[in-house]
This record gives sequence, C-alpha cells and structure tokens, in this order.
Amino acid sequence: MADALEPEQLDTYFALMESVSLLHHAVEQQVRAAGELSYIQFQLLARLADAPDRQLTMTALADGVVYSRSGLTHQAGLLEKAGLVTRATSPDDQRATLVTITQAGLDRVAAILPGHVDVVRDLLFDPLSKEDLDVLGGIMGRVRDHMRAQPPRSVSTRKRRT
Amino acid sequence: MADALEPEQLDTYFALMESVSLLHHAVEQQVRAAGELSYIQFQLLARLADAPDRQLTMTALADGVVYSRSGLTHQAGLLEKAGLVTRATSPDDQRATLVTITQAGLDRVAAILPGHVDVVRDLLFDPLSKEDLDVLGGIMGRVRDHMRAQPPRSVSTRKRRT
DNA sequence: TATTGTTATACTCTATAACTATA
DNA sequence: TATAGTTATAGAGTATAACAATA
Repeated sequence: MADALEPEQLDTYFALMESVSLLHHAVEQQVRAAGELSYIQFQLLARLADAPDRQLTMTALADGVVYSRSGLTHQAGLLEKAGLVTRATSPDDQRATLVTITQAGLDRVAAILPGHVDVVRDLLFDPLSKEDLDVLGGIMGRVRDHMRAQPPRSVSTRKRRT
Repeated sequence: MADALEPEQLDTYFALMESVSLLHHAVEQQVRAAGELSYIQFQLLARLADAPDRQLTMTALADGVVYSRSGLTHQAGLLEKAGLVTRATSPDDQRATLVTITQAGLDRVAAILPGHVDVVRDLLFDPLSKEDLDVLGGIMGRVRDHMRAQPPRSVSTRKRRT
C-alpha cells in the first residue's frame, strides 16, 4: 500500500501468521482441556522435561519463550504452587534460581502430549506431504536460528540505556 | 515422549511456533511504536482497508482473526473511540453492524505499513531464498485453507449444546 | 557496576453468560 | 428458534519500574 514490495511475500507472511494463530488457539484449548495449563505453562514444562537434570535457571528458561522476566516469575510461581516445579537457589551462582520439574510435572506433560500431537497432526501435518514437512522444517529451522541471532527483543531488552 | 511419532515433525512444529512467536513479538512492538495500536487492531484495520467499500460486518471482520464476539466488540469500540472506524447498522440486515474504516484509519495503516514490512523482511524474508518463500507461501496457504475448513474453534463456537 | 530475580502495580486481551433485537 | 451484536464482569497474561542480593 505504501512500500509496495512483492505482494506475494506479504501474502506468505499473512498466511503464516493466520495459520499459526489458528493452530495456537487450537493447541491452547487442548492443553487447557487435557492438563489445566496455559500453552505457555505447557511449553515451560516441556522445556524443563527435556533439559539436562530436568532443571534450568530462570534466564535459560525464559530464552526462546519471549518473555519479560516478571512474567516468567509469575508463571513459575503458578507452576510451583501447582506442585509441578520447584525453585531453589543455584549452588553455582547465588543470584540464579534453578527451576526443576517434579514428577507431577512430568506426569502432567505426559498426560497432555498424546492429544497435543493429535491436534497438531490434524491441523498442521494433515494437509502436507512428507516432503512438504521436510521443507517446512528446514525453512523454519533457518528462520528460527536467524531470529534468535537477532538482538533479543524481550528478555534481554531490560535496560536499554538511551 | 508418550505418543512418540516422528520427532522431526515435532521439531518442525516447535520451530514454527517459536519463530512465529518471535516474529509476532517484533511486529507487535513495531505496530505499537509506529501507530499506537495493538497488532490485532492493526490487523482489523488492514482487513477493512482491503475490503470492498472499506467496510465489513462484525462477523465478517471476526472471521480469520480468531476472536470471541465480545472481544471484537471491545476492539471495535476502541477503534471507534480513536476515530479510526465508524459503526452503523447494516441496511441489508438490521441485526448486523457495518464497520467502516475512516480516512484517519487508512492514514494510520499507511503510517505503520512501511516499517512493518521492514521488520518482516529483516526477520522472516532475510534468511530465505526467493524459492524458499514461494514454497513457504504455497505450504502455508494450503495449511490455512485446511484450518479454515475445520470446525471453527472460536467465533462460531457460540452455543455448543452439550 | 552489571546481573539475577522478585514485587507491586496497572493495563490489555480474552472469555463467559445474560441480554436485546432482528430474521 | 436462530442469528448479530452488546454489556458486564472476571480472569489471565504482560510490561514497567523499583527493589534486593549477588558477581
């Protein structure tokens, strides 16, 4: 409209955003129905479940989840209250807090995952061929790496001395 | 973990969600900085700007934006208060409300768009080849069509008589 | 002085249910 | 009876700034 550019590119962008919005909405409902968690809480637990020793510092946990620190503190507090994680000061760095997923947390993730995979398969994988998926995986992997390499726009942007 | 499945597929899904999350966060900030709007408000205005006669009913406006009706009413109210849209009863159907974008609304979109395109180009298009983009566009277009064809999980799920 | 994390607060978005009015 | 939309209200997520403690 103003900066014209290739319209196809914009279409691609819009299709991407709308698709993921729909998918996000669907999995959000699945996670809540199957495990009484928000999608973000599920993501945090899933990250912890895959982490070495099943624990991460708050900062490490925040990375990639696009979060303000206070938001993560809030979510960690909710998860702790629900008995799904524990928090303790790191022995390596007294400033850091280590978040550890509990067995109840692991169970919760395990309870959600099968249905979760079903939703993703029905909505995302279903209309795609095996080859499409491979290509999409490669493309999004590159995009993610590229975005991660960009100056983080959330967590790290704490004090931007103007 | 539970329903095993192809791990590559899950990776693709995670890469997709994380990338879009980062992109969403970036454009959200751009839209707010350049035009004092939330991303969703921007999307609504952009939809109206592209619509025939620059107007849509509430229901048509909601489609694809994954919204509850009350949420859309709320957003439309904010946009109207800001002078960016007007609302009037449709002459065709007395029940329907026609939302029309104003000149100020068009100006606002025009003010946001160039910078918006810049962000999308830097974050999404930059690491991709022309061919990647074509492929991605085709894939996401198919995915979107597929998801739209699914029973809508937001707007239409109004009264699900159990 | 920089970094990790928490607290308090306020704001936005979203969702549910009850309601009005028109088809 | 079904559909379009609004209202009220409550809840969840997010962000900012001020703060304490450790490196």
